Amino acid sequence: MEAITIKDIARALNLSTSTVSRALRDSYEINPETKRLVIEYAERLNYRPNPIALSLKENRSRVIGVIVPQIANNFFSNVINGIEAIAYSRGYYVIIFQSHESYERELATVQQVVDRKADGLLISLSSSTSDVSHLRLLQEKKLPIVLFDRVSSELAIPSVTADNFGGAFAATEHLILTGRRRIAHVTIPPYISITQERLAGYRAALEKYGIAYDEQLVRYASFGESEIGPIIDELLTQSPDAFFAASDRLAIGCLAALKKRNIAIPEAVSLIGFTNTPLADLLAPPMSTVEQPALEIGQTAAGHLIDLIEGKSGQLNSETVRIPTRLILRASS
Amino acid sequence: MEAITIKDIARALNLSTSTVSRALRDSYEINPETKRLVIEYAERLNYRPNPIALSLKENRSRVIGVIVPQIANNFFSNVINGIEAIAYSRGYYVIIFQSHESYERELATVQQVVDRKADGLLISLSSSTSDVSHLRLLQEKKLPIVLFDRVSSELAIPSVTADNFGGAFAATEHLILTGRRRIAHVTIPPYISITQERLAGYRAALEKYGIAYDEQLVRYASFGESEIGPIIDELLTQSPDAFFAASDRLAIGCLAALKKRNIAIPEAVSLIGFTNTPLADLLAPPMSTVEQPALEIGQTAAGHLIDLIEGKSGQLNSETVRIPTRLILRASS
DNA sequence: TTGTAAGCGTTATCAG
DNA sequence: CTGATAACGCTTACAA
Repeated sequence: MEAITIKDIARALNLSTSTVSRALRDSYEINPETKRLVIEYAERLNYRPNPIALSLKENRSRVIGVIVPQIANNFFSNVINGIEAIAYSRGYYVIIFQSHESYERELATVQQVVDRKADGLLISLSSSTSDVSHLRLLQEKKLPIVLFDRVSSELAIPSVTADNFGGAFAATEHLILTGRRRIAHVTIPPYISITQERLAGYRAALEKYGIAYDEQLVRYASFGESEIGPIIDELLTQSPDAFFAASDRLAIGCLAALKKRNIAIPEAVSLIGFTNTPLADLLAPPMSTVEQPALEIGQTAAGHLIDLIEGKSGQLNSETVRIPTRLILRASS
Repeated sequence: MEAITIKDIARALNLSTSTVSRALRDSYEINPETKRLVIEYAERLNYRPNPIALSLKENRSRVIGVIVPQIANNFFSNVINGIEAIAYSRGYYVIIFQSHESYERELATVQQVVDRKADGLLISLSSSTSDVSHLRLLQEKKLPIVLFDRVSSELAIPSVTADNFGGAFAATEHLILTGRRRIAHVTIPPYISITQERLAGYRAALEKYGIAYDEQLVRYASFGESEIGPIIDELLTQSPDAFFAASDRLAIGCLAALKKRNIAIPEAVSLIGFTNTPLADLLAPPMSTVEQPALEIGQTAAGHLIDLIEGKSGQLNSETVRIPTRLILRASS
């Protein structure tokens, strides 16, 4: 793995390193002949500048740190996909970290991002993060940050999320318009922004149609839980006539639980649609979905972050960008 | 983001940088009192060594490059999960790249890994990669490499895969034992190792039970294709009594296509089980699965790579480790 | 026990 | 047009 350096070229061509450096960067003050010589030689030996040396010199790493609660999650892996697309096209590398929904690990992980001298940070908060002072600290240190998906209103940091309110509103309205009145809502932990936004959308739709909000119809499931059967059981005592699940995982768990209990399934709507459309079609008879624009969230967030890093940020300061969701209706059978 | 350096500490304490450096690394030749002073001061100011400077000095980056065909894929994101777990616990960072199933992008991406001075490479080949000389070249340059999942027999490089042969054999045998004789096999592109291994397992099971191998019952679907309906139609002309799909995506597409055509679904077996067990249960009536140990593949591959990097590699040289798969039967309804 | 100096690969400043 | 030299942060002979 012995790489060739500017020094090697200089020695071979009997030039100084500075001349070689200039020639390679196509400086105007270099003799065209010398330039040609250097460039040819460099190409022949497949010279590649050492990015680590550059980082040290320029005090920047061209690396973006990304922290997600979990990688092995359809939504987040698609977001990462979007982030990478933009990052690589603009000359940045991406280092991915997971907080595993733990506040402590989020802290440690943020520290790693700082230690590694990332030029910027993209983060989606863990579900157990309520104190956000670690991010405020970074902000004060002028590290460019963009929040995505799980954001925080306590932070004046630019954010990118799906239009959770709108998606939840559309989903709930759809259920109401098809005649349901007792719509159960199975959702994710309460202390994260998206849960609140979805709940608000759900409530707003109920209100619009004069349906009273019933606390008994709402249940929160932690991310850890694998079995949501008990939660469905609780909800069933409230005789709901439809389910609105806040995630794929919950929608699937919900359908599975109902099926296991041989209960005729009302219509279920899942927020956060499947990227995997054939799968959603397969489960369709009782289920419509709200598609979440994971890719676009990633692209937008990465774009903003790089703008911030490069000082090209218009005045997008702590604004929250909301990417529209799409309701995909599937006929009931 | 002005970080504190050894220089700052030296200046503040009226010491030389080397003394500070030694004190921080707890060198024996430093006065305990000085040591205490330095360490205390460093902690108070939250000093963190600059990893970039270290990399430059030590000519290593403590970074592992990982190249997968796609991130947004249940299998690969779980593998990455396993890789990260091991890498972080052993002090390495992970940079993830995607080849997007393209040979050209794989080349470019491998180059990036080299340029970034990764200490090692974990790679799963793109489906369009047949020429593997780019990896042979790296190998000659002594870059530690471990292949996983999509490996190559042309390369004497340590590899980690699932027991694809065994999984396919078990799946096929299960179908045979429940009375099927014309088992269709929908699979992924032919030029990758896993396809061949699975096909071999399928054929071996047929042979064991004296069932003739029928080429007409095997179809290859590219990763790009979203609609596998036509392929299922072709297979249906062969009146199969079971399906053995080589991936989740194909299994789901297969079930969906059959359902759309209102065809009574025989039993289907999907290789590469769902990480998402409730989903598999939901789709169960006609489907059993072969679970692929994604996490373990990642952990094992990362472990081997780091052993190689640190020179602790026993004599695992170009061996292929096969992680067992697990057949999960689900009752037909 | 501590300090000086060189070096990792690169670029920028300042002289020639 | 080209060459020394210093600097980025850190470690490590080698001196003192």
